[in-house]
Amino acid sequence: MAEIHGRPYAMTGRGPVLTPCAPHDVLARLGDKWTILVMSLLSLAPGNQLRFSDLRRGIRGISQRMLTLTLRNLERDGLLTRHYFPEVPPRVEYALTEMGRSMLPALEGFTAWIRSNWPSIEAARAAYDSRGEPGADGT
Amino acid sequence: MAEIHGRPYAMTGRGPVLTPCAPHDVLARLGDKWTILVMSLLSLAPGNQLRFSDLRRGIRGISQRMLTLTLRNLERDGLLTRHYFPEVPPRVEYALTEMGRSMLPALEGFTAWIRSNWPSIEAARAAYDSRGEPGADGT
DNA sequence: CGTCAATGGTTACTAATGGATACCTACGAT
DNA sequence: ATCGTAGGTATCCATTAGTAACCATTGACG
Repeated sequence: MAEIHGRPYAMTGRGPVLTPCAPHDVLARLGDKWTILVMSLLSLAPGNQLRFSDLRRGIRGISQRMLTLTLRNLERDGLLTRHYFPEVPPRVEYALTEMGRSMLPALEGFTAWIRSNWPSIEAARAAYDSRGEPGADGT
Repeated sequence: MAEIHGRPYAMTGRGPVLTPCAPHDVLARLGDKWTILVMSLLSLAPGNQLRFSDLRRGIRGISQRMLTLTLRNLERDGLLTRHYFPEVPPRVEYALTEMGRSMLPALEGFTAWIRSNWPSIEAARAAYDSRGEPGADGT
C-alpha cells in the first residue's frame, strides 16, 4: 500500500485520506515560538551544551517560565538531557542527545529552503494583502 | 559575522543571542494542525492539484472552516494558487505553485528523519512520563 | 545582624490564539 | 423541497503564551 509520511493511506473512490500523524506532532513542537531557537543555540555551543542562564541570555525575550517549559518538552522527547549539579548556587547543564544532534542536518536542510525562499514568501504575502480580499465569488 | 538560520548573531561575553526569525515563522505554519496534511495531499495528487471537496474528503476530521483558513494562509504565502470557476455548482481548484513544489524535497528530508526517529521519541516520552517527572505542561 | 544578588526554578493569573459547532448565502439540477 | 458546491459568520470552549510574583540556598557586603 502507498504511504504518506510513513503511514499507509487507504484509497477511496477519490483519493488518499490523511489523518494527523507523527510529522505533525514533531513540526508542531518545532513550530512553537521558542523550540527552534533553543535547538539552534545548543547546536552552536561547544559540546552542544549550555547552562540554563546561558540559554536565557542567548534567546532574546524568552521568559524563565517559557524556557523551562521548552526545555522540559525537549527533554521529554529525548532531544536533550538535563544535568543538575547541587552546588551553590545550583547549576544545570542542558546538552543535545545523539538523537538531538542527528536532527540538525535535516533541520538545516529545511531552514536552507526557507532562507532561499523567504523573500518570495514575503513578496507573496505583500501582494496578497495588497490585493484585498480573495473573494469567493471573484468580486 | 557568524550566522544562524541566515541571520547574523552578535557575540556577547557568553555566546550568541538569537531572536525569532523566518524559520520559526514557516515552521509555525507547517506546525499548525492541518497545513502539512494539505501540502501532503496536494503532493500526491496528479498535477499537484485538487478541488476543495477532494481536500475536505481527503483529510479526516478537518472542518470546512479550518480547510478554508488553511488554504487561505498557504495561498497568501505563495505556496498554492486558487482558481475559481464560476460554474454551477461552483468549482475551485487548488494547485501547488513552483515554490510549493520546491518545498517538498526539504519537507520530505525532514519527515524522513522523523520517521526513523519516531519510535525513539515515543520511547523517550513514555520513559519520561513513567519516571513521574514534572509535567511539561506545568501541571 | 540584615539585606542583597545569583542560581533555577514554581505558582497563580490573564491575554491571545486555535479549533469546533452551528447556521447562513446563492444557484441549478433532480 | 432538497441536495451539492464553496464558502462566510457567529459563538463558544480549550489550549497556549506570557507576566508577575514567589521560593530556597548561600556568600558577599555593610
